[in-house]
Amino acid sequence: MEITLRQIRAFLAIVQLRSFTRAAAMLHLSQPALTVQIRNLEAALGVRLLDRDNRAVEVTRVGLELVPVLQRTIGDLDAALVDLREIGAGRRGTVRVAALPSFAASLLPEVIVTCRRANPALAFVVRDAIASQVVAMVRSEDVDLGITGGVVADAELDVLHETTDQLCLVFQEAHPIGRKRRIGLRDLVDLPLVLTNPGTSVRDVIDAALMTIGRTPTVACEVTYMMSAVAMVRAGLGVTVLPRSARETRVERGIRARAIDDPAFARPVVLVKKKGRTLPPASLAFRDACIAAMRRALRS
Amino acid sequence: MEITLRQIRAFLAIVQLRSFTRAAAMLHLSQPALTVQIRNLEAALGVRLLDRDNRAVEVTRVGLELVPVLQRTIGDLDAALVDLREIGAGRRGTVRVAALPSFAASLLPEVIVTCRRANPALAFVVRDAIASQVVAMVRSEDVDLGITGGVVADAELDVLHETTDQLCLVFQEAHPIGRKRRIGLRDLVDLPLVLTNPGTSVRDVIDAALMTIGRTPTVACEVTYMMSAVAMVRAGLGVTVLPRSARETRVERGIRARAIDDPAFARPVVLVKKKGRTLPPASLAFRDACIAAMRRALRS
DNA sequence: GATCTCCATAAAGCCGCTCTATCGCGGCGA
DNA sequence: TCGCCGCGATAGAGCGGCTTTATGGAGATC
Repeated sequence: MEITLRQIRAFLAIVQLRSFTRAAAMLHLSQPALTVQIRNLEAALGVRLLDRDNRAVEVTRVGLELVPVLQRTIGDLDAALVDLREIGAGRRGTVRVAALPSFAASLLPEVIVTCRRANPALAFVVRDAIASQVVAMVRSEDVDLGITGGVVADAELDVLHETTDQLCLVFQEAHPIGRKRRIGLRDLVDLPLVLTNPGTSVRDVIDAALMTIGRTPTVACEVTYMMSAVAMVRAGLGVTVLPRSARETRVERGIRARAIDDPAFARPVVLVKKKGRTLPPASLAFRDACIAAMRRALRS
Repeated sequence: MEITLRQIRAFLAIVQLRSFTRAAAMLHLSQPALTVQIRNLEAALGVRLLDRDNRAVEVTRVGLELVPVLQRTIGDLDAALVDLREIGAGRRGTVRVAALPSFAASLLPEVIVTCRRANPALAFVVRDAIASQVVAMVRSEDVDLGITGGVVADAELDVLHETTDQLCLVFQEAHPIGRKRRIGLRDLVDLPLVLTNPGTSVRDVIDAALMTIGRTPTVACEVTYMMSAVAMVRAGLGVTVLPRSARETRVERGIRARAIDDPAFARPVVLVKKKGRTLPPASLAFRDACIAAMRRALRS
């Protein structure tokens, strides 16, 4: 016969209450059930644990040695399982997400605040990186979720949500282009551009868009961070193109941002996870909040 | 649904082997049984623990957190239960015994040596004390077994074995009484006696025996320890009466011991335990060895 | 494209647990 | 001293769940 948790719990209850009858009541069992449980436990262990007669229950010396061990063990186990249920309910746990810097600085903060308001015990790990690294981190399971741009055609990834991020031309307030009614692809030709490095998702979109009309961008300056690009623009070095979601298009003084009215200037944005992996419960709520925020921020 | 040890063991086996099929083989179960076990465990916890598809099993991030906790807990539990089985088999544990000093110095050493030869991991606690204290320690369960003299008529004690210890007259080699063919009760009258204190079992026997012929002992000296009594005898202070089992009657030079040929000079010896209490397994073997030794040493 | 592997599912059978009913025994009150 | 009460043990019936066999389906391999 194998030992079961039920038997152990029964034993501990009887030791605590010094009575089969009372322990049975506490465990919502009949008294004969407990008798059988203890009999089976003793048989399985080959040791008498309780000396019982018609009026009293006493713990054997051997049983007494076992009690603290069992109490500690069962206590640890129960504590771990309670913790786990918390995690399972999404009330605790860590959300790991990789995102392009533009999203890490715009979309994510509000989503995280929303989630933490609902479940203050949640922890978040945000890895901001360029598109290829975001995909790599999702694939290697360093993170559970990834928010990245471009078209993801990876058999190892699931696309949970897909939307587009309109690109904006960012220029000095005084720049003549601000007077045009609409800004199109051809307006960018020959305009000195401050661009992010090749390989970033925005740069890829721009290069591809200009390629469709047989042109290449006129690069005034290449920078790594959008923040730097904006500073260049403000200094009068040229204009730049940034995603509408980017925080930099909103908070900077002396510059303006206008959507580029061309379907090619919409950057795909996807929320991805690794195919075949279950999201931790905490990440489920985060995912939903992300999708909601993406709808709100990028479609409006 | 309640969590069971079987489910936990199944989970750990699958995690270890990364395969339901192989884990099933290891646990001597069919593979569907494991599938159901894991399904029930996950349902009970409300968390997905294993990501499994048609070719691979991966532990969920949540499951991975649980693994070390479960391993430690189950390991502790199993270790405790293995220990307990050792104790149950009488291979480990502590034997607690109270005994009159005469037995603690004569009978017990050989019994303990015998037991330890069979099970070297056994530990022994010997409390040597006078009869009333031996009984008290058994009643209060300070010890599991007691070896004492006199008649025990205590409803709270079980007599496991009963025998008698012949009393001997101990005298100087040159003492005239050594020339008698047999030594009887009346030979003790008027003989200066070195006696142990009133209340000890041997003294009680002597007093009671002389009382039957209306006499009281002629006390040359009262001592506490038998060893002292023997020393007094050797110094020529008188003769003394010691149980035949006592070590002192054998090892001392210059003195002799002769049985007293009178039924009153047989001290009852009993092996007792507390009624209603189960002896620890280790004590069972000890009890049997004691009984065997008592037969050998006292009846022969 | 056939086969093999591996996990999931379905249905049946069996084992064990629990429950109700009852007994036995010791304590306690009248 | 007798009878009641309390408590644990036992017996037998019923039910639930676990396990097993058989089978399905999807992906990998050759």
